[in-house]
Amino acid sequence: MDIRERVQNATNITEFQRKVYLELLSIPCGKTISYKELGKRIGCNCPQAIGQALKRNPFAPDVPCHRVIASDGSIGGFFGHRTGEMIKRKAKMLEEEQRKLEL
DNA sequence: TGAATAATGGCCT
DNA sequence: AGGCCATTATTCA
Repeated sequence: MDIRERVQNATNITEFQRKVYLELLSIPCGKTISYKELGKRIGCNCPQAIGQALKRNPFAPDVPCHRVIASDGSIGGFFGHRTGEMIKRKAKMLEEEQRKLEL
C-alpha cells in the first residue's frame, strides 16, 4: 500500500495533519518546501503546527519530513540549537535523493 | 547588516 | 486546559 493511501486511511490523525502529510508526499523528490509554503497550501498560517505535525508524524520515515525546511533553505531549529550540523545532514540527504533521481 | 527576542497557531498530553 | 515546536517577522545592537 502506498504511503499516501496510508495517510488517507489514517484516522488517528487530524485532517490538518493529513493535509500536511499529503502535501509533503506531493513534494517531488530532491525538492524542498518551506513551512510557510506548505502551511499556505493547506490553508494554515502557522508553520509551527506543521513542524510539530512533522515531528509527531506517525508515518515517519515514510513521510519525507526532511523535505520540509525553512524558507531560507535550512531546518533552522527552534530553541537551542540553531543552524547546526543536523541541518546540513538533512540538506545532504536531500542532495543524495536528488542525485538518486538523476541516476 | 546580523542576530536575538517576541508572537503566532494549531496539535498533543 | 496548558505546553510545545523543525518558523517567521520585527526590533535591538
